[in-house]
Amino acid sequence: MAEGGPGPGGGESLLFLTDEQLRKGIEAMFFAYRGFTSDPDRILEGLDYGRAHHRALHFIQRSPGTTVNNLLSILGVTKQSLNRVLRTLIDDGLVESRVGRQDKRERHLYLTDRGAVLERELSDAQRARMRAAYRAAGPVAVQGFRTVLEAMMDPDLRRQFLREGGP
Amino acid sequence: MAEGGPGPGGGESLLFLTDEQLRKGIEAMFFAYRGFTSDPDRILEGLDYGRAHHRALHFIQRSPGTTVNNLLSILGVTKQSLNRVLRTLIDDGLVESRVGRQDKRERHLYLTDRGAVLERELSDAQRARMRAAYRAAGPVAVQGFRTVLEAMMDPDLRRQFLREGGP
DNA sequence: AATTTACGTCAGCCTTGTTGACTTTCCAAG
DNA sequence: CTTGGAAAGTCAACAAGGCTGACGTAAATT
Repeated sequence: MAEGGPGPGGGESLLFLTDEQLRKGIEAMFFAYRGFTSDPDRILEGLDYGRAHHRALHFIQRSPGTTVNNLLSILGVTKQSLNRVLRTLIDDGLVESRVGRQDKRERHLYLTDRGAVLERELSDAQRARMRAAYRAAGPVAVQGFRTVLEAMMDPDLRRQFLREGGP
Repeated sequence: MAEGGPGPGGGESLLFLTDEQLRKGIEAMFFAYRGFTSDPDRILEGLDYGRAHHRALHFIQRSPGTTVNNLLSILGVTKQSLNRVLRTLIDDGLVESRVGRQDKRERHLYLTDRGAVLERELSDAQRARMRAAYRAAGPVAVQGFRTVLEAMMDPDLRRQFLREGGP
């Protein structure tokens, strides 16, 4: 199966699955994730915020007006955990929480101007690294990168991930 | 999108670098890392150990006899943080710490039989997901995956990563 | 002999995750 | 209209796993 299209001859393609190859993949994932988070972390370090705040800002920016419950399932944390982060962002005037118009139980979340500024700064740093890596690796590698990452997600998340921004 | 082909004409290859493409890559990284850690986390959850213990076991398994300082620089944490983890593993008889023969200040770390058993269980779970993703994506994608991950690491780590288990 | 290195440890702090319990608000079904 | 339950918020307590700072010891290096 998955006899990967342009792949090499025949059985050789299975050599990718030695424990040693897999171990290197695992370690690459570990080290790369560190690089991936390091730039935003450095920026946050001065302020009173952490990685959790960055994540909240990111996903509110991505879909303005999202509800708390939405955010909860995307981030995969408890509402108490998210709430603590969200409260500081709201108190500090980076996020605005509007009561729902149809369903007034819901709170819709938006970035304020100041929130958008911080989010930009953080994501600019993260994108810069991503862009450099993409450029260095080339389009074909990027396609493979995305394909493997998607195959590594939990199925429910993958479905959601592929649905939005789809074809 | 997904300009796919091995070598698209000229300027098209830059279309990969839109903010939207980069954002999707960033989110893919976030979601995939969650999947990547979820299986070992689930196993650890019952025991008294966490992700930090898994990391220590992994790197001791990878290079038996490694010193504490070595481990420190690979994991990128403080010695106090590592020590807390290492102490429990040693006390519980999963890791053995031997005084260095040449340099008696150093401690060389080894997995005990029991330690090796747990490490196996954890890495089997993680490898299983990795293997499934690799199989689903195919050899070409795997190559690209590795290339982009390596380009995303901090330069020092990348050098070290590429040196060992090299060509 | 003095200094540096490697390691261990105590103490205290922070972030970010967890459970559990309780309240308020509000929609919707009976 | 009443009530059941979902969505949200809040309080409290706790744990993992980071961090800094300070101190001690043994061994190697200068």
